[in-house]
Amino acid sequence: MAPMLTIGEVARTTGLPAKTIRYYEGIGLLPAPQRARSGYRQYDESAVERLRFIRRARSLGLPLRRLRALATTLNGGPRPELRPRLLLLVRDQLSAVQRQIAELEALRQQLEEVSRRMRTAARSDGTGTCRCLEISGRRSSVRNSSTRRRGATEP
Amino acid sequence: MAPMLTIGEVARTTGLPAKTIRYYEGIGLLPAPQRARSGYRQYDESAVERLRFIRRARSLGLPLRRLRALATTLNGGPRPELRPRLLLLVRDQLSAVQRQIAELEALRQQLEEVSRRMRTAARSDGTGTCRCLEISGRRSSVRNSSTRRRGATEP
DNA sequence: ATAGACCTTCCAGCCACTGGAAGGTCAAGC
DNA sequence: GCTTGACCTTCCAGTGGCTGGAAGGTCTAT
Repeated sequence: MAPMLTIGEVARTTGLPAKTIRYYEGIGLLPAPQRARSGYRQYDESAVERLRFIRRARSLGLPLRRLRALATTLNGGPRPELRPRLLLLVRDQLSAVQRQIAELEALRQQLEEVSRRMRTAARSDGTGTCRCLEISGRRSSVRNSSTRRRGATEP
Repeated sequence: MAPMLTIGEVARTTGLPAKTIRYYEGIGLLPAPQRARSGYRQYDESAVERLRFIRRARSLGLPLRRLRALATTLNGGPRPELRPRLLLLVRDQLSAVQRQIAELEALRQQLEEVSRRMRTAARSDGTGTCRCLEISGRRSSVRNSSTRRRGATEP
Protein backbone atom coordinates (compact mmCIF):
# COMPACT_ATOMS: atom_id res chain seq x y z
CA MET A 1 0.00 0.00 0.00
CA ALA A 2 0.99 3.63 -0.43
CA PRO A 3 3.21 5.01 2.32
CA MET A 4 1.68 7.53 4.65
CA LEU A 5 3.38 10.82 5.41
CA THR A 6 3.25 13.00 8.47
CA ILE A 7 2.58 16.68 8.10
CA GLY A 8 6.25 17.44 8.60
CA GLU A 9 7.25 15.16 5.76
CA VAL A 10 4.65 16.71 3.51
CA ALA A 11 5.92 20.12 4.54
CA ARG A 12 9.45 19.17 3.55
CA THR A 13 8.48 17.69 0.21
CA THR A 14 6.12 20.49 -0.78
CA GLY A 15 8.05 23.38 0.70
CA LEU A 16 4.98 24.65 2.53
CA PRO A 17 5.17 25.13 6.32
CA ALA A 18 3.16 22.60 8.31
CA LYS A 19 1.18 25.46 9.77
CA THR A 20 0.13 26.55 6.33
CA ILE A 21 -0.99 23.04 5.46
CA ARG A 22 -3.19 22.88 8.54
CA TYR A 23 -4.49 26.32 7.65
CA TYR A 24 -5.39 25.15 4.15
CA GLU A 25 -7.27 22.27 5.68
CA GLY A 26 -9.05 24.66 8.00
CA ILE A 27 -10.32 26.85 5.20
CA GLY A 28 -11.41 23.87 3.14
CA LEU A 29 -8.75 24.06 0.47
CA LEU A 30 -7.31 20.67 1.35
CA PRO A 31 -9.50 17.75 2.44
CA ALA A 32 -9.00 16.55 5.99
CA PRO A 33 -6.67 13.56 5.88
CA GLN A 34 -6.86 10.28 7.77
CA ARG A 35 -5.53 10.25 11.29
CA ALA A 36 -3.29 7.74 13.00
CA ARG A 37 -4.41 6.45 16.41
CA SER A 38 -2.11 9.07 17.88
CA GLY A 39 -4.10 11.80 16.18
CA TYR A 40 -1.33 12.61 13.73
CA ARG A 41 -2.43 13.50 10.22
CA GLN A 42 -1.56 10.91 7.58
CA TYR A 43 -1.18 12.14 4.04
CA ASP A 44 -0.83 10.23 0.81
CA GLU A 45 0.69 11.23 -2.49
CA SER A 46 -2.47 12.88 -3.79
CA ALA A 47 -2.35 15.40 -0.98
CA VAL A 48 1.24 16.18 -1.86
CA GLU A 49 0.34 16.73 -5.50
CA ARG A 50 -2.56 18.89 -4.60
CA LEU A 51 -0.43 20.99 -2.30
CA ARG A 52 2.18 21.38 -4.97
CA PHE A 53 -0.51 22.56 -7.34
CA ILE A 54 -1.79 25.04 -4.77
CA ARG A 55 1.71 26.27 -4.10
CA ARG A 56 2.34 26.81 -7.76
CA ALA A 57 -0.95 28.65 -8.16
CA ARG A 58 -0.21 30.76 -5.09
CA SER A 59 3.22 31.63 -6.43
CA LEU A 60 1.39 33.02 -9.44
CA GLY A 61 -0.62 35.17 -7.08
CA LEU A 62 -3.97 33.45 -7.49
CA PRO A 63 -6.06 34.24 -4.42
CA LEU A 64 -6.96 31.23 -2.30
CA ARG A 65 -10.66 31.92 -2.38
CA ARG A 66 -10.67 31.63 -6.13
CA LEU A 67 -8.59 28.53 -5.95
CA ARG A 68 -10.98 27.06 -3.42
CA ALA A 69 -13.89 27.44 -5.78
CA LEU A 70 -11.91 25.44 -8.26
CA ALA A 71 -10.59 23.04 -5.66
CA THR A 72 -14.00 21.70 -4.71
CA THR A 73 -13.99 19.90 -8.04
CA LEU A 74 -10.30 19.19 -7.92
CA ASN A 75 -8.83 15.95 -6.66
CA GLY A 76 -5.18 15.25 -7.00
CA GLY A 77 -4.53 17.85 -9.67
CA PRO A 78 -6.34 19.94 -12.24
CA ARG A 79 -8.46 17.70 -14.44
CA PRO A 80 -8.50 18.47 -18.16
CA GLU A 81 -12.09 19.67 -18.27
CA LEU A 82 -11.21 22.39 -15.78
CA ARG A 83 -8.60 23.90 -18.02
CA PRO A 84 -10.85 26.63 -19.42
CA ARG A 85 -11.65 27.84 -15.91
CA LEU A 86 -8.03 27.65 -14.94
CA LEU A 87 -6.98 29.51 -18.04
CA LEU A 88 -9.51 32.20 -17.26
CA LEU A 89 -8.14 32.48 -13.74
CA VAL A 90 -4.60 32.77 -14.98
CA ARG A 91 -5.51 35.39 -17.54
CA ASP A 92 -7.46 37.42 -15.02
CA GLN A 93 -4.48 37.25 -12.74
CA LEU A 94 -2.23 38.37 -15.55
CA SER A 95 -4.23 41.47 -16.21
CA ALA A 96 -4.43 42.20 -12.49
CA VAL A 97 -0.66 41.98 -12.30
CA GLN A 98 -0.30 44.26 -15.29
CA ARG A 99 -2.57 46.79 -13.68
CA GLN A 100 -0.59 46.56 -10.50
CA ILE A 101 2.68 47.11 -12.29
CA ALA A 102 1.31 50.22 -13.93
CA GLU A 103 0.14 51.57 -10.59
CA LEU A 104 3.47 50.86 -8.99
CA GLU A 105 5.21 52.59 -11.85
CA ALA A 106 3.15 55.70 -11.24
CA LEU A 107 3.92 55.41 -7.56
CA ARG A 108 7.61 55.11 -8.28
CA GLN A 109 7.54 58.28 -10.32
CA GLN A 110 5.76 60.12 -7.53
CA LEU A 111 8.28 58.92 -5.02
CA GLU A 112 11.16 59.97 -7.21
CA GLU A 113 9.60 63.36 -7.65
CA VAL A 114 9.10 63.77 -3.92
CA SER A 115 12.59 62.56 -3.17
CA ARG A 116 14.05 64.96 -5.68
CA ARG A 117 12.03 67.84 -4.33
CA MET A 118 13.03 67.08 -0.75
CA ARG A 119 16.68 66.94 -1.67
CA THR A 120 16.71 70.20 -3.54
CA ALA A 121 14.55 72.00 -0.98
CA ALA A 122 16.77 70.86 1.88
CA ARG A 123 17.40 74.37 3.14
CA SER A 124 14.76 75.48 5.58
CA ASP A 125 12.39 78.10 4.32
CA GLY A 126 11.50 79.15 7.84
CA THR A 127 7.76 78.61 7.50
CA GLY A 128 7.84 75.84 10.08
CA THR A 129 6.11 73.36 7.81
CA CYS A 130 7.19 71.88 4.53
CA ARG A 131 5.00 70.99 1.61
CA CYS A 132 7.39 68.35 0.44
CA LEU A 133 4.87 65.56 0.46
CA GLU A 134 2.48 67.35 -1.78
CA ILE A 135 1.81 65.57 -4.98
CA SER A 136 1.75 67.36 -8.27
CA GLY A 137 -0.50 64.87 -10.02
CA ARG A 138 -4.03 66.08 -10.76
CA ARG A 139 -6.24 63.20 -9.60
CA SER A 140 -5.02 62.31 -6.15
CA SER A 141 -7.03 59.13 -5.69
CA VAL A 142 -4.12 56.75 -5.77
CA ARG A 143 -5.62 55.51 -2.53
CA ASN A 144 -6.49 52.13 -3.95
CA SER A 145 -3.07 51.28 -5.22
CA SER A 146 -1.35 50.62 -1.94
CA THR A 147 0.44 47.31 -2.00
CA ARG A 148 2.16 45.34 0.67
CA ARG A 149 4.50 42.43 0.95
CA ARG A 150 3.69 39.37 2.99
CA GLY A 151 5.49 39.31 6.29
CA ALA A 152 7.65 42.27 5.47
CA THR A 153 9.43 43.13 8.70
CA GLU A 154 10.58 46.69 8.87
CA PRO A 155 11.10 48.75 12.06
CA MET B 1 -12.59 81.71 16.45
CA ALA B 2 -11.83 78.86 14.10
CA PRO B 3 -14.84 76.92 12.90
CA MET B 4 -15.19 73.37 14.19
CA LEU B 5 -15.85 70.50 11.83
CA THR B 6 -17.65 67.24 12.38
CA ILE B 7 -16.02 64.03 11.36
CA GLY B 8 -18.19 63.86 8.25
CA GLU B 9 -17.06 67.28 7.11
CA VAL B 10 -13.45 66.35 7.69
CA ALA B 11 -14.05 63.15 5.77
CA ARG B 12 -15.42 65.12 2.84
CA THR B 13 -12.62 67.66 2.79
CA THR B 14 -9.80 65.12 3.21
CA GLY B 15 -11.27 62.32 1.14
CA LEU B 16 -10.76 59.82 3.95
CA PRO B 17 -13.76 57.83 5.21
CA ALA B 18 -14.95 58.82 8.67
CA LYS B 19 -14.28 55.26 9.78
CA THR B 20 -10.68 55.56 8.78
CA ILE B 21 -10.31 58.82 10.68
CA ARG B 22 -11.63 57.19 13.84
CA TYR B 23 -9.31 54.29 13.19
CA TYR B 24 -6.33 56.62 12.91
CA GLU B 25 -7.28 58.16 16.21
CA GLY B 26 -7.56 54.70 17.73
CA ILE B 27 -4.06 53.71 16.73
CA GLY B 28 -2.59 56.99 17.90
CA LEU B 29 -1.86 58.48 14.51
CA LEU B 30 -4.22 61.38 15.02
CA PRO B 31 -4.67 63.07 18.41
CA ALA B 32 -8.11 62.72 19.97
CA PRO B 33 -10.06 65.90 19.19
CA GLN B 34 -12.33 67.92 21.40
CA ARG B 35 -15.89 66.74 21.83
CA ALA B 36 -19.11 68.66 21.69
CA ARG B 37 -21.58 68.14 24.54
CA SER B 38 -23.29 65.66 22.30
CA GLY B 39 -20.15 63.54 22.15
CA TYR B 40 -19.49 64.45 18.53
CA ARG B 41 -15.85 64.91 17.59
CA GLN B 42 -14.89 68.51 16.76
CA TYR B 43 -11.95 69.03 14.47
CA ASP B 44 -10.04 72.14 13.56
CA GLU B 45 -7.94 72.97 10.53
CA SER B 46 -4.77 71.42 11.94
CA ALA B 47 -6.43 68.00 12.04
CA VAL B 48 -7.44 68.43 8.43
CA GLU B 49 -3.90 69.31 7.43
CA ARG B 50 -2.48 66.42 9.34
CA LEU B 51 -4.91 64.02 7.74
CA ARG B 52 -4.05 65.36 4.34
CA PHE B 53 -0.40 64.76 5.09
CA ILE B 54 -1.14 61.21 6.24
CA ARG B 55 -3.21 60.59 3.17
CA ARG B 56 -0.45 61.78 0.91
CA ALA B 57 2.10 59.67 2.70
CA ARG B 58 -0.21 56.66 2.54
CA SER B 59 -0.76 57.16 -1.16
CA LEU B 60 3.01 56.88 -1.48
CA GLY B 61 2.77 53.55 0.30
CA LEU B 62 4.43 54.54 3.56
CA PRO B 63 3.27 52.11 6.24
CA LEU B 64 1.26 53.65 9.05
CA ARG B 65 3.51 52.29 11.77
CA ARG B 66 6.44 54.15 10.30
CA LEU B 67 4.38 57.24 9.93
CA ARG B 68 3.24 56.95 13.50
CA ALA B 69 6.80 56.97 14.76
CA LEU B 70 7.22 60.20 12.89
CA ALA B 71 3.82 61.51 13.85
CA THR B 72 4.52 61.53 17.57
CA THR B 73 6.75 64.53 16.92
CA LEU B 74 4.50 65.91 14.24
CA ASN B 75 1.89 68.57 14.84
CA GLY B 76 0.04 70.04 11.97
CA GLY B 77 2.62 69.08 9.36
CA PRO B 78 6.16 67.86 9.01
CA ARG B 79 8.55 70.24 10.76
CA PRO B 80 11.75 71.15 8.94
CA GLU B 81 14.08 69.29 11.30
CA LEU B 82 12.26 66.07 10.49
CA ARG B 83 13.03 66.28 6.82
CA PRO B 84 16.03 63.97 6.96
CA ARG B 85 13.94 61.23 8.55
CA LEU B 86 11.15 61.82 6.10
CA LEU B 87 13.56 61.74 3.20
CA LEU B 88 14.97 58.47 4.46
CA LEU B 89 11.49 57.04 4.69
CA VAL B 90 10.64 58.13 1.19
CA ARG B 91 13.85 56.72 -0.21
CA ASP B 92 13.38 53.40 1.55
CA GLN B 93 9.90 53.28 0.17
CA LEU B 94 11.20 54.02 -3.28
CA SER B 95 13.59 51.09 -3.23
CA ALA B 96 10.87 48.83 -1.83
CA VAL B 97 8.62 49.83 -4.71
CA GLN B 98 11.38 49.17 -7.20
CA ARG B 99 11.93 45.71 -5.74
CA GLN B 100 8.23 45.07 -5.93
CA ILE B 101 8.04 46.12 -9.54
CA ALA B 102 10.86 43.74 -10.41
CA GLU B 103 9.09 40.88 -8.65
CA LEU B 104 5.83 41.64 -10.37
CA GLU B 105 7.62 41.74 -13.70
CA ALA B 106 8.96 38.24 -13.09
CA LEU B 107 5.49 37.14 -12.06
CA ARG B 108 4.02 38.61 -15.21
CA GLN B 109 6.44 36.67 -17.34
CA GLN B 110 5.58 33.46 -15.52
CA LEU B 111 1.90 34.08 -16.01
CA GLU B 112 2.37 34.79 -19.67
CA GLU B 113 4.38 31.63 -20.04
CA VAL B 114 1.70 29.59 -18.27
CA SER B 115 -1.07 31.21 -20.25
CA ARG B 116 0.74 30.52 -23.50
CA ARG B 117 1.40 26.94 -22.52
CA MET B 118 -2.21 26.36 -21.52
CA ARG B 119 -3.50 27.77 -24.76
CA THR B 120 -1.24 25.70 -26.98
CA ALA B 121 -1.71 22.52 -24.93
CA ALA B 122 -5.48 22.87 -25.02
CA ARG B 123 -6.05 19.43 -26.49
CA SER B 124 -6.33 16.77 -23.82
CA ASP B 125 -3.40 14.43 -23.50
CA GLY B 126 -5.52 11.83 -21.77
CA THR B 127 -3.41 11.54 -18.66
CA GLY B 128 -6.19 12.92 -16.49
CA THR B 129 -4.04 15.62 -15.02
CA CYS B 130 -2.31 18.53 -16.64
CA ARG B 131 1.03 19.95 -15.73
CA CYS B 132 0.13 23.36 -17.06
CA LEU B 133 0.80 25.18 -13.84
CA GLU B 134 4.34 23.96 -13.58
CA ILE B 135 6.88 26.70 -13.60
CA SER B 136 10.00 26.47 -15.65
CA GLY B 137 12.06 28.79 -13.46
CA ARG B 138 14.79 27.10 -11.35
CA ARG B 139 14.32 28.59 -7.89
CA SER B 140 10.65 28.26 -7.12
CA SER B 141 10.60 30.27 -3.93
CA VAL B 142 8.58 33.17 -5.26
CA ARG B 143 6.47 32.60 -2.16
CA ASN B 144 7.36 35.92 -0.64
CA SER B 145 6.32 38.02 -3.57
CA SER B 146 2.58 37.74 -3.22
CA THR B 147 0.97 41.11 -3.39
CA ARG B 148 -2.50 42.25 -2.75
CA ARG B 149 -4.61 45.31 -3.36
CA ARG B 150 -6.42 47.12 -0.62
CA GLY B 151 -10.09 46.32 -0.58
CA ALA B 152 -10.00 44.56 -3.91
CA THR B 153 -13.40 42.94 -4.30
CA GLU B 154 -13.47 40.03 -6.67
CA PRO B 155 -15.91 37.10 -6.57
C1' DA C 1 13.80 6.64 31.75
C1' DT C 2 14.61 10.53 29.42
C1' DA C 3 15.81 13.74 25.89
C1' DG C 4 14.47 15.92 21.92
C1' DA C 5 12.01 16.10 17.76
C1' DC C 6 7.72 15.95 16.25
C1' DC C 7 2.75 16.30 16.52
C1' DT C 8 -1.95 18.22 18.37
C1' DT C 9 -5.33 22.18 19.38
C1' DC C 10 -6.38 26.79 20.31
C1' DC C 11 -5.75 31.67 20.63
C1' DA C 12 -3.75 35.95 19.17
C1' DG C 13 -1.52 39.02 16.02
C1' DC C 14 -0.16 41.12 11.56
C1' DC C 15 -1.96 45.36 8.27
C1' DA C 16 -5.19 48.91 7.19
C1' DC C 17 -9.10 49.11 7.20
C1' DT C 18 -14.41 47.86 6.49
C1' DG C 19 -19.13 46.26 7.69
C1' DG C 20 -22.70 46.18 10.68
C1' DA C 21 -25.47 46.47 14.92
C1' DA C 22 -27.56 49.22 18.43
C1' DG C 23 -28.38 53.45 19.86
C1' DG C 24 -27.83 58.85 20.55
C1' DT C 25 -28.17 63.74 18.17
C1' DC C 26 -29.42 67.29 15.11
C1' DA C 27 -31.92 70.12 11.67
C1' DA C 28 -35.81 70.61 8.76
C1' DG C 29 -40.54 70.15 7.73
C1' DC C 30 -45.38 69.33 9.30
C1' DG D 1 -44.40 68.74 19.52
C1' DC D 2 -43.47 64.97 16.38
C1' DT D 3 -41.41 62.63 12.80
C1' DT D 4 -38.07 61.74 9.37
C1' DG D 5 -33.64 61.07 7.90
C1' DA D 6 -28.95 62.21 7.96
C1' DC D 7 -25.41 62.10 10.90
C1' DC D 8 -22.91 60.70 14.94
C1' DT D 9 -21.38 57.35 18.83
C1' DT D 10 -19.29 52.77 20.52
C1' DC D 11 -18.25 48.13 20.02
C1' DC D 12 -17.52 43.75 17.82
C1' DA D 13 -16.17 41.03 14.02
C1' DG D 14 -14.24 40.06 9.55
C1' DT D 15 -10.96 40.52 5.55
C1' DG D 16 -6.29 37.45 3.47
C1' DG D 17 -2.85 34.45 4.22
C1' DC D 18 -0.67 33.23 7.10
C1' DT D 19 2.63 33.24 11.58
C1' DG D 20 3.94 32.96 16.52
C1' DG D 21 3.36 30.91 20.72
C1' DA D 22 1.42 28.26 24.60
C1' DA D 23 0.17 23.95 26.61
C1' DG D 24 0.27 19.45 26.08
C1' DG D 25 0.49 14.58 23.70
C1' DT D 26 3.55 11.09 20.83
C1' DC D 27 7.39 8.90 18.81
C1' DT D 28 12.16 7.33 18.49
C1' DA D 29 16.75 6.70 20.00
C1' DT D 30 19.81 6.13 23.56
